Amino acid sequence: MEIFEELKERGLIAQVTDEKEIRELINGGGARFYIGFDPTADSLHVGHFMALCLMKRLQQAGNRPVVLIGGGTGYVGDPSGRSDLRSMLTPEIIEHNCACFKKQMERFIEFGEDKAIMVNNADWLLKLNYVEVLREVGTCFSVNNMLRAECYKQRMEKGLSFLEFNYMIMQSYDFYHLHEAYGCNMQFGGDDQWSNMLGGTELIRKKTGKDAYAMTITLLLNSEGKKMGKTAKGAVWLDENKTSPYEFYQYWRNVDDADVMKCIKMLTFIPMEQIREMEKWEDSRINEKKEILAFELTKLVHGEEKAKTAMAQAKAAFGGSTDNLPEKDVKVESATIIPVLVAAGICASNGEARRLIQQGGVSLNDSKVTDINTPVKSGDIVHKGKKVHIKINLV
RNA sequence: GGGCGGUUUGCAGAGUGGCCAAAUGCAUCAGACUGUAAAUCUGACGUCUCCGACUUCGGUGGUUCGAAUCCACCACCUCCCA
Repeated sequence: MEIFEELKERGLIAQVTDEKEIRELINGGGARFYIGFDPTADSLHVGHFMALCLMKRLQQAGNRPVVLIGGGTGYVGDPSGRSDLRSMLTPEIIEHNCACFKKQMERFIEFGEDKAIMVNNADWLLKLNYVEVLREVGTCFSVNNMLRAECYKQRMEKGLSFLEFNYMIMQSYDFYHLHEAYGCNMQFGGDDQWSNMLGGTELIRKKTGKDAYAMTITLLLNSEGKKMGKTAKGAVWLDENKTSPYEFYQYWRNVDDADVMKCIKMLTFIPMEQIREMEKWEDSRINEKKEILAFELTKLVHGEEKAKTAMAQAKAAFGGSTDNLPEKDVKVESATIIPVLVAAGICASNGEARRLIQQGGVSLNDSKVTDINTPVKSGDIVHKGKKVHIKINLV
């Protein structure tokens, strides 16, 4: 099966500038493509993960990827799809985030001669001269068109600063620069990047008369139309210090029934034949699908060892066993249930812990806690609701 | 540059001198029912030494017995006129 057709069947393709050309290009391995990543945080998240997987798939099909780290665009901030101004990042934070990205990416993509390369747009954007850019690039953009762009729509109501308005131009300039410097002929990105990417293809056409292409990846939305990869606490991170392999596993183990197949198709590398087979499975096997999804993804992100551990911990926690449970070192003054719950990060405050107990939401070693002064020993298992099960180690 | 309006507990959004820890919706958490799903119902949802006390309503001061509410100044934001 050709790569373009596979991407299509997996539902990964959202928009393309020229389907016929793009198909030929990537199926034939002739694409030199880039994807940009802005260093807005110190870890990658699920959205980045999809982009990296796409890179991997295309690389396997013989295309050559360029990873662009937005060390320069990070100074500006992309307003696409946002209703408010991003907080401005300091140069130190941007640099730190770039370094973190780089480290994480090296685990997914092979870099080296004839393989993928990594560039940082700070290298060319930061030294640009304002007037020169205006004359060279500014003439190629129509403000009328830019204002109509989908990505600014939300911001037209609440206000858009000139700083952010320029983001599109910077991203377009990146594409142009990579086209000239590395022969980059294609850009991929999240679907919210569409207008920015078109800006780049337009700029290249106007400056060089050549065609370049753009394709966006479908945003991973759940059945309610919300972005996936977000929890109440924030994003699901790829960094295990920010989202543990167990939490990562649990996130995918708990997706809605309606979203399982979509996630399997879009996020895993399970061959399509096998996926088509899974689609025929009866409803009763829905939990089996979720286990596969969770395991496969955890394996991709954290490695097979940790994925196995996470799965074992999950099986233990929900199978009633006391072996293999996630453990937590806890340091408390008095070893009773309330301070332990707080110190273990299960509850945010003493009051919350107290209420939870009063409502019957906490168990200790399989018996419901009714007394708020119940003592806790090292090795005790604390249960909050039916999903949180942790073995406590007092230190 | 001038004028209006705004800034409330995770978000949205009420409240315009005491009855306000602050309506309501969403999100979240727990209980019941389940399949570690969804839907539904119930409860909780600032902090604490929790029948009570304490700290909050952009910031700083002030008026008052008493302020989220009134006044002054500062910061940020929308809109309107230039």
